[in-house]
Amino acid sequence: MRRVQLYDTLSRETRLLMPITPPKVGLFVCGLTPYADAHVGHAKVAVVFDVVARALTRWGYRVFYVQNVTNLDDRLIERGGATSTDPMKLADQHFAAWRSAMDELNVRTVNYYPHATDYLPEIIVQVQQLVDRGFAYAARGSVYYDVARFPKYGALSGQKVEALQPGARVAVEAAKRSPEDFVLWKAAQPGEPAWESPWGPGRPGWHIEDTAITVRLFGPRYDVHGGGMDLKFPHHEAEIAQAEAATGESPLVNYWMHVGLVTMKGEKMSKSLGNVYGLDEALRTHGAEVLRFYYLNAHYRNPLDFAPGKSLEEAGEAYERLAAPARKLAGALRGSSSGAGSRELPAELAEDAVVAVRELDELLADDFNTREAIARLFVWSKRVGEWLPELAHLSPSALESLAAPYRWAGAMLGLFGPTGAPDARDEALAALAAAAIEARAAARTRGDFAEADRIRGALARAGIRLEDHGSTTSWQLGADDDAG
RNA sequence: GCCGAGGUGGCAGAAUGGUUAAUGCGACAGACUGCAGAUCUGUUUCCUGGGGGUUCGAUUCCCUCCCUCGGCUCCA
Repeated sequence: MRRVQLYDTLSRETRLLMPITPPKVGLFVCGLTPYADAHVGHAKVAVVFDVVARALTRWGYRVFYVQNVTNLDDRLIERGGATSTDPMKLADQHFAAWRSAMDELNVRTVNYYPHATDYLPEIIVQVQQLVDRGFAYAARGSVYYDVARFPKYGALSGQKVEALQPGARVAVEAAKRSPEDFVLWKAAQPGEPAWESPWGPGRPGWHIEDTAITVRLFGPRYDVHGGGMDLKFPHHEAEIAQAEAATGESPLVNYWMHVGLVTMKGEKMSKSLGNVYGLDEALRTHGAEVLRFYYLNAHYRNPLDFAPGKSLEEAGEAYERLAAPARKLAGALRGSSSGAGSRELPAELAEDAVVAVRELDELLADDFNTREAIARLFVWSKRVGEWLPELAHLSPSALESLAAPYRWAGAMLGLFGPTGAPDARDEALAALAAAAIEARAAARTRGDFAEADRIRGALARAGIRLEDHGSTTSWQLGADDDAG
């Protein structure tokens, strides 16, 4: 297992990752409340932790990655009421859309998406534990957490309870003893989905599902908890208070990872502000890889300002500088089995490929510095660029060396498309392309440029784009697709 | 008010107590090319919010001020 440094919000320092039971790593990330279409802010968190899970797995850890789904809350009830839809059905619909967006984004590391309403027994047990231990009180059919009983409340976010401004944004509920108390169990209003409980019919409060789920799946303590910066307070604070009080064990989480928010013109992207850019639209107009690249081209902890019509366009230009050589190498490797060149790289360059991959690993293991890793990939691409004209003459092992950093990025960052082995169709295509390139070269040699351009045009219409490099010609698929 | 995160070139966005502050985008010039594209080379001089302090040396550490954003019980 590689040594990994992680920044932990609670201790405010970067520390070596020491799993509770190596090589296992329990990773819990706060997921969506799927009451509306997801936007590009939500997907950043998903991509960041996808990279975390990919990297840890590749470094020898056994990651159990859980992302919860809050499929019942006030907003869902409100939305459902407005559209005469069952709130949980509404959640299911949006969650299905989220899953398909995740597939498209190449986010496949989440092992389990528990839904809040599937954990009602665990939730009720945990609320009861908190009542029994004196950390919670029932009032008017609801149950509230008594924050005064938990002195550590505020440690994660640095808040002092007495300095909070009650009701700064959300009205204080009358049944609370103190404004900072938060609801564990909400008494049902007429017509709302409700479950029987020792306190009467009701439903879970916002924070309780996470700790009910993690105690069940991971036990009283686990390794890494992630989420957006905006969840630090009160949500994660409440999780600590709930779990540590209910189980009597501490700390709930060893490493808190908080992702910088996506903003627009400096302001947080959120549905309530109305300044959202839809995930669907981003995927449709720029594709999943460009979006992934955009997120990873900055440090995950920093805010990322999104400018519609600009950010993804620029990211697309930059990404192409990496993707193009990666694609050409992949194409050359596909073709190489049917007729390989024999030229080798200078020993120094081949060695540098090994060094580059090692350094990429080191950068990523330093609190997931994807931006710095991408900078190294650009540097590598510059060196690869010098060899592009020679691609057709290079040996398979030389091609593998040049491709190694891109393969690394494929595995770790989820970029550059599939990296599977070539199949029979790839080889047939490569042979056809080679024949066409040969015919065109002959036409060019005898000065018949009309014929040369006819061949190039015909291939382009079939989605095969040719590029001349001095005396050689390379080809690639779908590079100038007109979808965008 | 309190807590937290930020402020780096035309733009995006890293890093570090120490030679020219990464990388990319954009712009400009050149090389290569039948054309196109791609690629390469060079340029883009004065870029670390203001002011103090510590230090031989600060963008980095400390103090202070300013600005922006997030949170203060809906939030990725």
